[in-house]
Amino acid sequence: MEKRVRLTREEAKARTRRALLDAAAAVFSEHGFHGASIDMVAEAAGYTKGAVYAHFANKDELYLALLDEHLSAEGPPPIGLLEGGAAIDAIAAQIEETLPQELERMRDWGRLTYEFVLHAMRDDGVRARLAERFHRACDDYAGSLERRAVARGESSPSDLRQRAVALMAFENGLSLLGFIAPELLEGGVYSATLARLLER
Amino acid sequence: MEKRVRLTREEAKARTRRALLDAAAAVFSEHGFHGASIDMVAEAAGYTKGAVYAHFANKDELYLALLDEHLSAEGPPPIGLLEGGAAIDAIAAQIEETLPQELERMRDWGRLTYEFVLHAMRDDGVRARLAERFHRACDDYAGSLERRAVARGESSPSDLRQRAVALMAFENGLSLLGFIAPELLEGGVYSATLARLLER
DNA sequence: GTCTATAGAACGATAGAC
DNA sequence: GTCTATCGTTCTATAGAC
Repeated sequence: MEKRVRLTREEAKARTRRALLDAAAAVFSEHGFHGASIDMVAEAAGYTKGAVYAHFANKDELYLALLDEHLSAEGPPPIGLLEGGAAIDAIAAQIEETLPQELERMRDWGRLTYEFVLHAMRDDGVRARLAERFHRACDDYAGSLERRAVARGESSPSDLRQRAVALMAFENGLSLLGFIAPELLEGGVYSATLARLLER
Repeated sequence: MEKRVRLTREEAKARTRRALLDAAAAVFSEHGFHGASIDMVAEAAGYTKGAVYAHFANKDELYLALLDEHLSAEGPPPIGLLEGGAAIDAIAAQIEETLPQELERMRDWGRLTYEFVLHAMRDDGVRARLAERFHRACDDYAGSLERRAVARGESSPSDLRQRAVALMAFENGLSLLGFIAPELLEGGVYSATLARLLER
């Protein structure tokens, strides 16, 4: 028998939100952004539409909440590695080793990403909300690069933001290539390019 | 009165193909890949479905033919500039100047691209056909880099292909960022990163 | 009693079937 | 071209926490 403690309102609300986000992750990943309906998400979480709209303004914001979790939870692969100030070679080795699994794991998310980018290209309001996330991701990269410089006892490069954008662009593009023509990624492109982009 | 010369069969065929491709470009760009139908393309060109299928195996191949024209006609911006062996600074200046118009001009094509990538992610046959184009584009890049080295009287770098892939990935990613958050591209990211990627 | 999270009916838009 | 099903969103009623 489970110990059933009565939940306070806030606890219940948080629990519902979690359930909705988990359900949304599963349903979106299976049916895509366009193919998934709010009803399906609600039902998968054991609620109804009303619950979804009590927690998220609309379908777009539901996806964006998912994206936020994705960005803050894992971040793109190298971001954590950078901060420690490890040598580029060490980072490169680590990256090359985990790249295939990383790409595989990203397939579902990649589909969602492109669907939503497409959606955002047609609606300027959505585009702006997604742009906020890009800016935040860029800040995270810049922060990582800065902390890396500190950890290595170097002065942080003056073109931090430029490098952050370049890294973001490169990773986005590389994941696209990886989905379509993964052979192109063999031979250490990722690590070699990372080295060039980090070079002082 | 127009001088109406009788066309040979081959000329007529080529003219029809041209008309179909032009129509496809217009219709795809207006309705997207998914939203456009073969009927719409045929009608816009003044033919019927039969004409389309006489020239292209299916909708996918019709798009791929468009992509082929796109790749060989213009190629990505810097590819022509690279070959002359101009200094990076000169290339950079040229690129930065034309970047905004370039991005604007690419909006329609970008939408088509992402739609087709998405489509390719779901169908492995299509994915493979698209991958062929990626490989060819990569070869073009590598060729450009090689000719650049020759023009500059340098020995061509040993990691030509790596650099070619890196350039492709970077440009793909940058165009995605440009669609969603163009502000991120201000401040010379493109040229500065190009310089880093070309560096010996 | 008050407030709010959720259920579920209602509405307008849109796409697909026929 | 019409009809139907479906979906995103809005609105209202209600049950339960405070």
